[in-house]
Amino acid sequence: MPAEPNGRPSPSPSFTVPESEPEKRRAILHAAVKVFAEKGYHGCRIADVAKQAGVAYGLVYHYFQNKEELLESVFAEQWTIFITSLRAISEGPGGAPEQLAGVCRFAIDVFRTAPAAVRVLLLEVARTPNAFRAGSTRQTFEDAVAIVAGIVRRGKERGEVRPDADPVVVAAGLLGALELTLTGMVVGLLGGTSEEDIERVKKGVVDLVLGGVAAR
Amino acid sequence: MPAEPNGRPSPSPSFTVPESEPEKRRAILHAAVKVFAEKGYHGCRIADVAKQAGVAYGLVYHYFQNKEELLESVFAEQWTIFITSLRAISEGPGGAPEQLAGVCRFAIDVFRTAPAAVRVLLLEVARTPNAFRAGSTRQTFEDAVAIVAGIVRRGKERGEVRPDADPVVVAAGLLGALELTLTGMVVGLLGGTSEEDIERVKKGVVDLVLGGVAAR
Amino acid sequence: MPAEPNGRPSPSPSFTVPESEPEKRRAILHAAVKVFAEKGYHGCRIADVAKQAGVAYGLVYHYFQNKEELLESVFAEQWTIFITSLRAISEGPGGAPEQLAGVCRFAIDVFRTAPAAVRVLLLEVARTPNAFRAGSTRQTFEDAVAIVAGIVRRGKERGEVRPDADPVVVAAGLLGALELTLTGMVVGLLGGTSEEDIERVKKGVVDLVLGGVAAR
Amino acid sequence: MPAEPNGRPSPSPSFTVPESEPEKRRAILHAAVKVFAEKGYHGCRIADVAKQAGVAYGLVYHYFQNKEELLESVFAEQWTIFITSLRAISEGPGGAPEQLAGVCRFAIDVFRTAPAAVRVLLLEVARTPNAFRAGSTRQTFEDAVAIVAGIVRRGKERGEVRPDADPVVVAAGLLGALELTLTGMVVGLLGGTSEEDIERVKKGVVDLVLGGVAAR
DNA sequence: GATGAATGAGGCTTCATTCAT
DNA sequence: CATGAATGAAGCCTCATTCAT
Repeated sequence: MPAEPNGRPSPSPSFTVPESEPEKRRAILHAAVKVFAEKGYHGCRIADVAKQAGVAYGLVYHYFQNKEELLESVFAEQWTIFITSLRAISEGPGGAPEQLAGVCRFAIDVFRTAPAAVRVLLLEVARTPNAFRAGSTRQTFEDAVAIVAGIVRRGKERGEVRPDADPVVVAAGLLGALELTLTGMVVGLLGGTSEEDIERVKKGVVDLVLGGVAAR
Repeated sequence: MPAEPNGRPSPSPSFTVPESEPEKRRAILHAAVKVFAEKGYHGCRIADVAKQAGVAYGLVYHYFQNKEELLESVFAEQWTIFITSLRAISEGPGGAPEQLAGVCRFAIDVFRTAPAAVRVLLLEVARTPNAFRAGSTRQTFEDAVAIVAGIVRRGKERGEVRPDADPVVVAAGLLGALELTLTGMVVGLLGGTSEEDIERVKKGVVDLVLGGVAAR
Repeated sequence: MPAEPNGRPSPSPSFTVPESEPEKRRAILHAAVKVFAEKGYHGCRIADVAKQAGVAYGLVYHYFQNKEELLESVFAEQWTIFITSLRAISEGPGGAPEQLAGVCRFAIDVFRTAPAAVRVLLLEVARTPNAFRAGSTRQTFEDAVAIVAGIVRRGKERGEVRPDADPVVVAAGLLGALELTLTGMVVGLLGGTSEEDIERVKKGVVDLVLGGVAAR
Repeated sequence: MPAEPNGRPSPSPSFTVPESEPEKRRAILHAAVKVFAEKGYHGCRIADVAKQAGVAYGLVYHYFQNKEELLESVFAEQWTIFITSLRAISEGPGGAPEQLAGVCRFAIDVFRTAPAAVRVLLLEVARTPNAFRAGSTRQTFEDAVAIVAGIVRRGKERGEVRPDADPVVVAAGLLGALELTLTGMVVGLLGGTSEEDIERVKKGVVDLVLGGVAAR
């Protein structure tokens, strides 16, 4: 978990965030997620973030070196949460089928809870051309693939997964299927975002990944 | 192949030159594919495209209204080729399993042939935030999903596909799996781009989509 | 003389500047001299220069990489003129005393003709902290010293100059004396800028350098 | 005149600590000298000064109205020392030749001792464009010229100096020669800063000012 | 058709200064 | 006295777009 060691002194009021970090820094980060999700990296202006966060323009630069670092932070944080949960699933109970289904369910549930955050991850991460695939972004993307691949590998060892499946390819495929499916929902291609629709999509993806499309 | 790709009102007065498209216009389009692929839409400047095409600055604006239209044209062209082929597959011989496998093979083969073009589609299409998903881009994306969904639907009718599969979800999932897999290759996550690697990935995706991961 | 090889095509109308250079580029350079002289490097904004030159903001960046390059160009040009004249004097007729006197007269005359340009050289060149003393600025400054030092050296060889005089020190001293004297005039410390005042100062500097202050 | 350098209204209530000046105020002043010397007035940020002084950001503003006042204070202090010494020389023993030589020696010795401080004076004082030549800076500069001019004037009365020498012009010339010579040393144009080099330069300047370059 | 000079709004970033603690 | 978070005006630079030739 983050717990950045910048020794920022807890300003006291809230204790919602343990390793307390300046309230306004958090506000900026939150605002960035939202604005970013709405307008994308290039469409989002620092001014928008500041306004959304209710802070002065310059304060953004007090906490972040520049626009890129701000957005890297957003990514890092979002992915960190996602990765942490993936890891929890992979280390939790159940066989590969259950865990993979869990991954799908989790991803889609997150989307239901915080669509903006998901949108950020989906629309920008790992697709941004070379320049941005720099630091943490790339790393965390690989982490996600690695974790899922791990689930598959162990499934093979236990005979739960087809022996000829390539773990990494399956992992990438699974995440890709999830992603485009979610994108489809974001975009409105797969129906709305009603409970029912979401449930239907969730089932569809899980079935696809586990059982494939072929009739038995 | 695209009999008459995008309905440009042939600006030339006579019919003497049938498929007449100014040589330089084509050069610009080609250049745009390359530059977009390398730097992304926002990262590339009109000047870059012009230079790459070996053409004067202003000429780009002679042939295209503005940057966005240029982008749209690039997409339209690329997608047109892709969509046309998808359609050919879907209208061709074979049942759903064969056709879906064909889609996967085709997509990956295209990538082997013209990685730059694929990269453009992958990195920009359908991920560009709302504002840009304007015209044809969105449309062609939906077309692709629709065609694949059609394959699935007909497969269900013939009993080749599990009756509870949701065609659209499956289609989105398939394309997503393809996409992230390709991205993984672009990025170097799934090994290099040797014949062997590509073959392995191709098989992996086809198996995943058709049979799922679960051991029978 | 400059004659930059950017192959700029002579725009035709005037033929005042042989190795013709875009009229507006020149306008910008002129404007920069003026604004620069008035406000100094840091006080001068690109917007001021553009306005003064009667061109659009962006055009400045069409001709110059950035602010620093613009001002380097101003320096280079001014110094080039100055250096060229110094060299002419040093290669011209007369002994060291006459030539040194010539240098003083020339410098002060230039000031009378183009005080703004002189002000630029005086107030900024060679005094600007490390960062700026970069490229040409530093070089041309050294050139000036070298040329004057050359005059002194040859004077020694011909016995016109005290045999124990250190050419470089004398050169630096001479230019320094000139400079602060001119600064004094710029600033108003040495009286106004009437013909008479200038004549008086000119004589004073020449006498100081040639004969020193000591009564014979 | 500067009996009490810069009229700071001693903020401390009692007289118990005579020349009481807060330790940190002094630290800031010292730091400012160094930072100004390194980066120049415009190139240095208040933050730099604070950091160099090992003091909190805002404290600078506790002791000085603003950046300009800080600069003025630095100058005032440095010049005060310089002016005081000049005055001591001018009021001390010896004729004009000895005193002028003394001025040169003193200036160069100071440089040897505290090059940073000298650099500040050289690179900023009296060259800052009109806007800044405001308060004390300008004044002290004029003071220096006046004192040296005084030495020359009295020399003329005693017949030690050529009767046609203009005191103010000579003074400006002398200081200018000194200045550019020192700059040359700072910049590395006149050799290094070894004892020997300094000695050579010192002699060169004294000879130039007293005897001129012409062979007798 | 073709060229590239010219335009100018928009956005990022810096940094002096203020203020609450 | 000290601290450093907060503010926001100011300026540099980019780059899509226009236009005269």
